[in-house]
Amino acid sequence: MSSAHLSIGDLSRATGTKVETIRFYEKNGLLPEPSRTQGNYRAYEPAHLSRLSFIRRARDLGFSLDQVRALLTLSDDRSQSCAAVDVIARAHRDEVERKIKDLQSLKTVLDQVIESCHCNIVADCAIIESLAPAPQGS
Amino acid sequence: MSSAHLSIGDLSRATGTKVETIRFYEKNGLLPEPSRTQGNYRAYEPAHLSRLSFIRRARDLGFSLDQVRALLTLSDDRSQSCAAVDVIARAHRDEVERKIKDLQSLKTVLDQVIESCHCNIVADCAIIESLAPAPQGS
DNA sequence: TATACACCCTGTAGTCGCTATAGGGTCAAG
DNA sequence: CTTGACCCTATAGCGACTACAGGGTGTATA
Repeated sequence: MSSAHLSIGDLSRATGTKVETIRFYEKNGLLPEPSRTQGNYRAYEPAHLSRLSFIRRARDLGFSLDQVRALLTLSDDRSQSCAAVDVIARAHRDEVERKIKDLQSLKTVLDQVIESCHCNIVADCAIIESLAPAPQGS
Repeated sequence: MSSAHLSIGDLSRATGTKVETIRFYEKNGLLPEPSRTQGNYRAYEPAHLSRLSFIRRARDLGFSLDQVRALLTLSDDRSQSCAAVDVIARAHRDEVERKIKDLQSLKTVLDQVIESCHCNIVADCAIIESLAPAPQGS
């Protein structure tokens, strides 16, 4: 009987997670429902804190909630092969890599567009012009 | 002359925008309401097509709908100073730049995490371990 | 004892930018 | 006269929260 229970506010402060977000994780099956006090307050065990920290760390690394759920399930079954973990991590890294490339080519275009503007009024603005389609008015 | 009306499907095909998205833009004030046919079909002018193209191009460049709205308003008042356009474009570019940097440092961490895994079972998995930080007292 | 205040509860709706349905109406061709 | 493509409105869903509204609980102080 460990009696050092934590309130939702304690978890919030300990992990930098908003209280509403913690309840959201519970409702969405990432964090198991804790026991309750007489006044119906959530009373967490240290294990909950560990799990929430895990979730936050994975979220910080950009894993989706679905991916976090999968990682949690895998980490719960510690005898399982590590390969599935690797697959999730690599898929996520590839996704991040793709996003970086996309944003880099986007930035190149934005740089060009911004660079091209030497005008004073919107009528001559190269930025606006680059957004407007060539007037193929027939 | 300009009485060749376009259906919503025409606009959709011409710009690669889903029909629902076009209606969404109308409901959200980006695309003005067109006139209607006797059968209550939307009947667009070429000006609508230009405006939708503008929206799509700006969206492709990652501008938010709020930013697109602002750009459209500016481009409508062609005597205005170009400075406001520049501000929006630069703000967006800065945002993109920031996202690239964030993702790059994220990828560095992911690379390290993935690299560190040489194990077979989850119990020893460095990826999982790196997500579950040592429980900090406080 | 009262009461002020921080904290907690549930439930619902809002954010962004669409996308996907449900349940119909319109219109031209065969 | 029916098929089928197209169109209409209205509503709900996505992800990952965030922000209320409208209450209850717990404790320190006047």
